[in-house]
Amino acid sequence: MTKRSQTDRDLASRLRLDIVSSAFEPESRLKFAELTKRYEVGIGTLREALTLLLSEGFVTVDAGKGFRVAPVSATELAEIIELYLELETRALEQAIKTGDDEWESTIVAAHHRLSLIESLPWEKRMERHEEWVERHREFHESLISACNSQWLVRLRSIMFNQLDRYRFITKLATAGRDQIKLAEHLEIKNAVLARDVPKAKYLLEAHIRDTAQHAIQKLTPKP
Amino acid sequence: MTKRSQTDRDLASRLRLDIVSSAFEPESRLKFAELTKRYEVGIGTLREALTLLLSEGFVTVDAGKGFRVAPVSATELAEIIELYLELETRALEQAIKTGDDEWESTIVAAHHRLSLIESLPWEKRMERHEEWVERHREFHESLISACNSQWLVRLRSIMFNQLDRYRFITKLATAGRDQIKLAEHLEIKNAVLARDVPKAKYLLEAHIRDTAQHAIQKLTPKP
DNA sequence: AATAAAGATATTTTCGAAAATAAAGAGGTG
DNA sequence: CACCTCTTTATTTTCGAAAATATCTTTATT
Repeated sequence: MTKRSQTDRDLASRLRLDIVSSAFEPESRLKFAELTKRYEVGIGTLREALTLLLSEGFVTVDAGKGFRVAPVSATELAEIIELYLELETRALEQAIKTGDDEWESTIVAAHHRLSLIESLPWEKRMERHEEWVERHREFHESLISACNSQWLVRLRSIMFNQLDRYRFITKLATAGRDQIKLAEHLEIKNAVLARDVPKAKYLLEAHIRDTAQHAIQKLTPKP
Repeated sequence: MTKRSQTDRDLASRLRLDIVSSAFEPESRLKFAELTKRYEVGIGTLREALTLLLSEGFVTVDAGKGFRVAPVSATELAEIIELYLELETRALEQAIKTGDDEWESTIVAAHHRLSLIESLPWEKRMERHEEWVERHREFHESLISACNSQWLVRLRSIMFNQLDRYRFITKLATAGRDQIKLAEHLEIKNAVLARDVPKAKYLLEAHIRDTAQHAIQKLTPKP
């Protein structure tokens, strides 16, 4: 609920980022000997960060056999999508009902920052992909920032982070689709600011399902 | 996802139990000096367990100032209830649709074990309250055990555990209500076995809201 | 050659000492 | 007496050595 120790938070974040961006292969072992060198921290600190990632579903652990990177699969993605959609649309509905002027401005600002990157030509856009990830997260967070249920925000956040892994998989497949994404984000922003709950929900759902569809295709073994 | 280290799991469970049962006051500090004595484990081990409880929302942490027991409040309970209901009914619906014979027998068995305790006279029932908590959990888990979404089960589980804290608050207020609970659990079991999704959902929702209502009254400051 | 036992190696897990940080107390100054 | 500064105490956080556990290798046995 409150803030986590600084170094630890950073370590967990760095680890999470490395897992999301496939620096470690799914299901590969995470040995302390290697990790302590890579991140220049002690075993205990690492263990703590891994415990956090365990609860977020990024790693698994077998007693006595250590930690592994959690696997990815099309079926798991399907689970994540369904839950994420439910949580995100719920949070969005609440936010639309209770959001004030400041909430609106946060959305406008976050959307602007996101669209600046999404308008770039593909190469430039790819160069700044990490930044895009961050701004994309901020945009979606801004939409629901007026949601008054801390727990809803929290659970949604877990699923959003999980989706990051699958978004990374489709990273390269989005070449021609940037303009579509740009348009979708704009439409969602407008529907939310117009306080049109059904429309906002509908657009958001389509937006998310579309992205997911590409990841599922990549993950499903071809004949 | 996979199994956590044995000693750690136990430590986290013991700590969780002590928080749920108010052995530690909400918002009170959890000092390592005391905890190492109480649980007879090293600091690192404790830290790991607390990190797990942090992610489950049972403790909070301020960088440099250590861990505290998470607070309880009527508004938080309201959040938890709404989310738990959504997740539990979703999981239940899936389970009813995909559950097989074995799933049914697990439910029958779990319900039987639960009803044996709930049929006891109040004093006997209270003596075995910890056992009741366990059997109650097992019953509810059996209902959704055929749900095929691991993530749904997982998130539901987090919220169920959170509710444990609030169930404890109403523990003493349930004096005359044991027979009602017994009847409710029976009705839910029957609806589920009859594969009547709407009825099962309805009964489950009423059952949960009822329990929650008592906790909310206890938590709302009186004039 | 397959299996088992024993030994050697690799890895995780636990622990408490040392470093870093925050909180409390003591002493001085306007 | 309030307010700042320094010192002391209390507490958290980090770290790596030691214990426990798992894995691999070798050797012996049928």
